[in-house]
Amino acid sequence: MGEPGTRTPRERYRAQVQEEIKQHAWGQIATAGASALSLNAIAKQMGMSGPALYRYFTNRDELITELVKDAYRSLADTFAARTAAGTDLDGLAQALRRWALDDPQRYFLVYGTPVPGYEAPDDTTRITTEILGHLLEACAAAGPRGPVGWHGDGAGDGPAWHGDRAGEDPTRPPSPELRLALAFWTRLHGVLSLELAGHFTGMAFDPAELYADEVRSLTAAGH
Amino acid sequence: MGEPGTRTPRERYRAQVQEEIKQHAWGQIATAGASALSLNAIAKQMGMSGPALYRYFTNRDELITELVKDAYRSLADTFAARTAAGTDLDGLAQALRRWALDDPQRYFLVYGTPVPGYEAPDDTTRITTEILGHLLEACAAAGPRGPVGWHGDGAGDGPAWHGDRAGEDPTRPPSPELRLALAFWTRLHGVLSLELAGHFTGMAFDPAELYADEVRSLTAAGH
DNA sequence: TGTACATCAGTGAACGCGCGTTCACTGATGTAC
DNA sequence: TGTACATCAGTGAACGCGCGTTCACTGATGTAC
Repeated sequence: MGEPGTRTPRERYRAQVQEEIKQHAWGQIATAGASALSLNAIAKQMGMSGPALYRYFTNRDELITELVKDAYRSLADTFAARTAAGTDLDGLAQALRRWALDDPQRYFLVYGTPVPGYEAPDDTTRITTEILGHLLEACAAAGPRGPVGWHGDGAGDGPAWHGDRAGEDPTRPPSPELRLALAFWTRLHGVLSLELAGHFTGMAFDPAELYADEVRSLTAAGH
Repeated sequence: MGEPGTRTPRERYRAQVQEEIKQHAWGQIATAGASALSLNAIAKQMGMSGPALYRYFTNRDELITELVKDAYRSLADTFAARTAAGTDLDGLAQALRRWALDDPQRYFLVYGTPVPGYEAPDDTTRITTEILGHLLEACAAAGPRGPVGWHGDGAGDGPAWHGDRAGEDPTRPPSPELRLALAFWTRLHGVLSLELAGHFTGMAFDPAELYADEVRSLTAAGH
């Protein structure tokens, strides 16, 4: 970001320490969850005094917001690389799974239990929109067919989508692309979040197979 | 629990206060999340001193465990009542949705981001098994057909389920009932958790319709 | 190249706070005879 | 029915702790002339 030519040593050092703080923050989140994240503890791990961190983040909330943004950014980049390479929905699904398994706490930080008071800044919302954009692109490329078992699989039969949400405009039923994207999102998140939360432990089956089946359910023709 | 005839006034009072503590605990969870739950704060709300609560729960962890158990118990009872009444999968799905919307924080307490260190006691595991049992029963009644789009929809074609998990025995591919139950669980959880976490806000569609479509995807014939 | 000044990373002391939990205690409620 | 004792709910003081955050400061690094 910014032209790297004008980057002074101080700026580079600054960015480096900032990165190290985040790294320790992730470590803490992995150990005890996001709610247990403590600036003082991070400072101690880095061999610094607590107040030193305030040179890099104005407060605890800003650090967490930054972590959330980084997490979304990383997923957005993953999706962007895949769609740029012309990958289909299946490839996107595999990328998502790898991204989730790679760092479960990162996954939960963005898709897990929300903090009751927290409102995502515009910054973050823009990235989530980008992620959805990549997904929609892949969905459009997957063909006009919606996910199996959905009403109105071909034409507009069955009960209509009201979409009376947010009251802004009496919205049309969502496009086939959006419907497919939503199925992709919810079905895969359903498997991933339960798997990562450990709800499948003790049940003798391979979650990867379940995931693969759910991916197949999206693109398989309805016969 | 226990014969109510032998219940002394003291015991009744005790149970009553215990219930009131839990009620305030839920209120706190709803306001600031489970990690912010504080015994001292609860005591203050009830007009008692902090240490008084230790007459009713040995420590903070026990209180939370009790809340988790109550949450599971409540879902188990809901399912039990439905299946006893001979409801089909669709009815179970509606009950689940109502249960979730009725108290989102309760939903997240059991199906949300897990606390890294926490291990559920046997007590709790037994209830989750019961819940799965009710679901499996309804799945068996729904007929031998698995969810749409799954491989091996009829016979055992396609890639096999390895189930090499837990290494205890080279498990067979899961039964059609289990496969249907898993689809029920993951697909509906996928919609519910994203909806309750607010990930659909701003997208002009009705989550209830999405949910209904996902329910339909489970029982609709694959043609 | 050398000097004077500005910038800024990091320190250490201090703040007020609320937390979980213990302990010795008071006082009311229940039980036994 | 009345008295002696046991049970137990709740109090208040105290413990040590770690938290986020502020403030005035030192000392090193960079900049201007």
